[in-house]
Amino acid sequence: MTEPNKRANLDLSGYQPAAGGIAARARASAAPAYLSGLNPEQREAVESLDGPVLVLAGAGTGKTRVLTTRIAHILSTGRARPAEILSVTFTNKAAREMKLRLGQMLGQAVEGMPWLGTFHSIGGRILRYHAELVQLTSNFTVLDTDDQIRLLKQLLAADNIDDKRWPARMLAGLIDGWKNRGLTPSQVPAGEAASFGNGRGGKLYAAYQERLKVLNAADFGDLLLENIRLFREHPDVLRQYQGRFKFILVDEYQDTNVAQYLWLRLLSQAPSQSSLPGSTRQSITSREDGSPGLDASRRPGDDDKASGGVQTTAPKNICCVGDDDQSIYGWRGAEVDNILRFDHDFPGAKVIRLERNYRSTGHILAAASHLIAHNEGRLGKTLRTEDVDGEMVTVTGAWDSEEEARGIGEEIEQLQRQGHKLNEIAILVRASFQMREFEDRFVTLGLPYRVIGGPRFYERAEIRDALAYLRVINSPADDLAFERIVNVPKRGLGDATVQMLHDHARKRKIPLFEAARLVIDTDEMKPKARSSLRGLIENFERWQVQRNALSHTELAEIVLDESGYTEMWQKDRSADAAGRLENLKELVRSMEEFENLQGFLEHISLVMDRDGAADEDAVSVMTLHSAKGLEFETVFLPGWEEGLFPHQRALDDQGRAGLEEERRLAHVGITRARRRAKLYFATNRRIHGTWNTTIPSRFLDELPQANVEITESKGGSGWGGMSGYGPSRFDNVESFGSSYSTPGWQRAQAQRGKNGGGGRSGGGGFSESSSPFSDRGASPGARRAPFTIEGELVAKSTGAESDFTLSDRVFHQKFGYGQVTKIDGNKLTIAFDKAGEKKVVDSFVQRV
DNA sequence: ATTCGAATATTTTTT
DNA sequence: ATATTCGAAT
Repeated sequence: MTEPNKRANLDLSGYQPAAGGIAARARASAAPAYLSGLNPEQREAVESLDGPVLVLAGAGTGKTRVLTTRIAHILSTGRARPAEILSVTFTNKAAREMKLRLGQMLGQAVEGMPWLGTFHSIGGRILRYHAELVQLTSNFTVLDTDDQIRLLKQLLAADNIDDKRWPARMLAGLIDGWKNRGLTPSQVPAGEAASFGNGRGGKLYAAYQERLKVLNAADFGDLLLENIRLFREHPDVLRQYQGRFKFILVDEYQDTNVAQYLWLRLLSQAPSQSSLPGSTRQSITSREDGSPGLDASRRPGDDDKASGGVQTTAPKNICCVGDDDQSIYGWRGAEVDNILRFDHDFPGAKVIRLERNYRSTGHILAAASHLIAHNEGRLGKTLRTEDVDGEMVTVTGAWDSEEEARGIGEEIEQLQRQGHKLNEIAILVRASFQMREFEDRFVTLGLPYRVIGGPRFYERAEIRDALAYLRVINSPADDLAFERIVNVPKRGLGDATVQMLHDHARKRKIPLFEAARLVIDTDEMKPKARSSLRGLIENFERWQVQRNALSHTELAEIVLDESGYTEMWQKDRSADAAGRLENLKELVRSMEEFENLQGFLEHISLVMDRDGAADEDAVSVMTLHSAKGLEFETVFLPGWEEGLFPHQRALDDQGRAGLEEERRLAHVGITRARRRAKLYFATNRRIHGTWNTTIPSRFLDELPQANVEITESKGGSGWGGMSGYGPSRFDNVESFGSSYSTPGWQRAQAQRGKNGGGGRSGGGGFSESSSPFSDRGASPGARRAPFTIEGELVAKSTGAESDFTLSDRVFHQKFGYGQVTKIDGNKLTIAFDKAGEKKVVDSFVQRV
């Protein structure tokens, strides 16, 4: 749907702020065209430009339209220029959509809003401008989850912590959580910090942050947390941004976490003049100093009365749009409280409710509303529609998950025969393992389908490997990247070598790459391994030079070729090797979108999402979470069983709050449907390989009978009753199609490979990823010469003079005792008593 | 150092 | 049931 030449639409270069005349005309006479067609609430949300505004926009009430129109309104009334509007979304998809619709609305009016993007991309962008102030350089690497965990593993190993008992994953989760709550290592409540690794959790977090600085890297959480730290420690920088952003718009406000809230809050204050230089800092930090308890950190707004009141500056024109009933990311730190307490956090806020739904028919809307009404702790909205009642929501029971898939497959075929588009049909599941059954079924039926949100393109091993090569070229200090590819393809550089490099690097406090460069001039390694390592280092040094002469895409091709990486897959006989090669090509192709290697690497981890070409007519299969914001004519919602939906784990971990979030998820699911919502439950489901008998979800009981129809329930009486669903009701398994020949995992795999990896137009391909910014040339990151780091490091490592002196008696782990005969910087030549004369690096020997 | 095999954990959701 | 991870064997 959203295809190529959007770039043209978005290239809004020649924009000039509208002259006052237009604004005046807009106010005086007929409203501008973009305002017509809005209902009164929407229009109020668009036109209330001054002061804080919270727009409670229920599902399908035109949220995006309001946001984009509001921006258009700000621009065309001349209240601000594009670069003065900060507009944050939660996902790249949402950001892209807003850009697209803005472009359509304004014609070619505006050169891309530079500050329209996700929290993370904007945070990262600001961070790159001021990287030095947070102990980074502007070409810092953004670590993904995988890098993060590998790094933590190393730290655990260094601390002799059993990573069986204390998995790195768990620590990563904890650290993530802390960062989501805006807590730096020193601010983590003592009790929580001690809960990991025999009380060493806090120390590990601190060590991790330190390592990140050394690696010149930031993880996702840092993009915000370090931003907050930057603003707090450098009020002048904060003021600069406060002054710049005349208007702030936030999408999906219910999904913001504490860190995002703090960030927004800092930015949303009017730039404080000289009167209160440290005020922002104090007002925010006072809380953490005061009470590090759980409650304090969970409720950032609590102290606002005290310190926020002291604040003399009025909050700026911030407009948050969200729906508390669609908050489904609590598990990852989102605070529904943020939206529930908005008027407390932003005094004098105007709250506007959008309750008119333009999407769904009466029955669907009624069912969804009735369901969500079971939640406490919501602001409460009453969605209404002027549409017809339409078809009732259906609930269908199946004997097991296979039958469920069969039944849905059949219904889809029937819809197809009736002329419905497959593109207008979606299957929304609670957990991704449910998708397999449908894929299996659709493969046998030959029904085109598209899986949305599976493993991401950049998470594929071959992509990560290729990126690692480029990362090392870009930033030789990137140890994680270096370690990833030292021995990929196999070069005979195994654990022993890596371990040795690590020891050396740690002792000298230099990156692995640098350590390797030194070691290859010594006799530290066996000749074979050494020449192999030397070859690799020389390759990298050559590529680093070539980088200046070649385009980044050419460079990538050369690197993949000369490193032997491509060859490795060409020789690989396994089934998916071809797909991987195809992916690599795709990667190179995608690089063309970026100005240079630097820019590519900067955005790749943030932007590389995939929403494959949607031109093929196919059923969409995805999780409920990834369905948020989408809509379909027909929505199938399988798996409404206790334990799966609501998910057991949500219940166990979060209790009542978890249940409410699950219910919101159910609400999101139903409200995706325009005309048909079809719920299913299976009496038997296979979980972890074993069959379990399940009971229907309590959510089914919470649906209003008047809008729901039970189907396929031959003789089924028990609707609405607690225990209405005995297995006996489903004895007649033949109700669905009979010829189910198990298609087998292989087939599904093959199909998946074809769809995903094979570069087909199916689901898996890498999208024409557009950068969230079209910062041609103007990019702050591109400004810095890429070699700064290298220069520093080289200087550091070669400049250090060894503190050994000639004829020192020394001991070496491998070669035994010997005497120093020559000193060259930090490289020593030593006559060993047994091993003869060897060159070694000084950090490997000790004086005796 | 690499490969193969067994044991083990993993499965909610994602920027 | 599957994928990943760890350990032992070659």
